[in-house]
Amino acid sequence: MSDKSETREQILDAATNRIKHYGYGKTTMSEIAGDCGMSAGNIYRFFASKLDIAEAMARQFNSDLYQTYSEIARASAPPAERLRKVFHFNLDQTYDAIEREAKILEVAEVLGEERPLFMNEGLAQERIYLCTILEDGVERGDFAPIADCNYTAEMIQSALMKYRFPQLFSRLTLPKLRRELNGCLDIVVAALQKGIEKTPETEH
Amino acid sequence: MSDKSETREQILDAATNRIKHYGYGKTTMSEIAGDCGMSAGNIYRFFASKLDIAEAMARQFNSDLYQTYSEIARASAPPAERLRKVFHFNLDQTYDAIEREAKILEVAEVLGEERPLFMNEGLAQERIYLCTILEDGVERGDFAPIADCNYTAEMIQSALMKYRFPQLFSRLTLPKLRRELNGCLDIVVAALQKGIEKTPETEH
DNA sequence: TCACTGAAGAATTTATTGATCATTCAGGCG
DNA sequence: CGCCTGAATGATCAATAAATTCTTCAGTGA
Repeated sequence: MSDKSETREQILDAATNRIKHYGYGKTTMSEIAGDCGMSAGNIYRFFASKLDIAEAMARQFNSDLYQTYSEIARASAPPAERLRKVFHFNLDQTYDAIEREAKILEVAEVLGEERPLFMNEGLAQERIYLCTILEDGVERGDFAPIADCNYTAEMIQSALMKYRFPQLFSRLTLPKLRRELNGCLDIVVAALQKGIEKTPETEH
Repeated sequence: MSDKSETREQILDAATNRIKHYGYGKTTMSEIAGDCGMSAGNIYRFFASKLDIAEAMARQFNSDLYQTYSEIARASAPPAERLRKVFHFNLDQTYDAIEREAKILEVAEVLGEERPLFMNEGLAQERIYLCTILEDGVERGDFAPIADCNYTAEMIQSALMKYRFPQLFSRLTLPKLRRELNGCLDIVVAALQKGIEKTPETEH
């Protein structure tokens, strides 16, 4: 049992090393298997497909992010500041990772294409932390009352989508991205302080 | 002179018809020329390249949008409502155009790739109308004072970028896109009413 | 001279073929 | 019986050649 999950991790490690260096497309299952001293076929007892290895890689990357999100969400700093921190941390972390290992972008592209639901999963997870911050902000009186925190968090995520996989949506430099993200966050924070009135669907 | 611009228009029309139906890649210069009863070489007296024809197509599409923007900007409805209208109109119009003629998406892709500055041009133009609305909103007292309207307009555009070429950035249906855009606009409007405090660049 | 053609060249696309790869599974080994 | 291998298979990819296509420009006819 522990043996099985140990092997799984070994495969994941070997795959991560190769994929970071050579990219997803240029890494073959038998290379990964070779690194682990096993046959390619055997990998399939631990991962259903090559895509699932990529997904596991991303999951690992995300879980590091979530750990920090959780710390930020629980901190005592003003909620507005924590909100900013979450998104700036995401931007910096993602941008750096892709800058350092350009091949990671390929993993993001492949997953976005082939596993569109996986992205949603991550967004839902992030919203949990955002809700904590929002609720705390309302409680402290920093933010106006919020009818549906999860909905509001979703809209904030929508507005800041562009800064999630920066190199995927634009070709801006990190300073320019930071400037824009900052400006968008100014808008979000102002709105939260004032209170957001939901408008019914507008006419056609 | 009028002769020259007439021929130019004829070429543009022929190209538009073919490209809408067959796509940019599958439309050849000599087909366009054939439709106009001229040789392929002659097109180059009117357009510097095939890409410039695509750009002219997009410019025509945009100028229709701008006309409506201008009308909306000058209308007497509440500024918040006009702001919403601009972005909803853009979303509906772009989504419909691509839905009707799927090949238009290819033109957007090619131009985004090969003529990245062209997109900026359109955004700058749109900002002029946005500024009009913002300034009017401030004057009427609907919006709090704005230090730099053009900057604020740019940040609003950034936050709503996802809804500009909907099918390019996501695969959401029009109702879902509208719902999100509406939610993001709620945030933007609330922020404008309250007043947006610019935050200096945050630490690393 | 001026507007245009059509051939020519460079670049890109398409077609085709061979090789590689992801994935499955019958069978061997402990 | 359960873990693993390695051959088999269909799908995808790479490489090459052939064909198109964009673009230029010398030359033609008015």
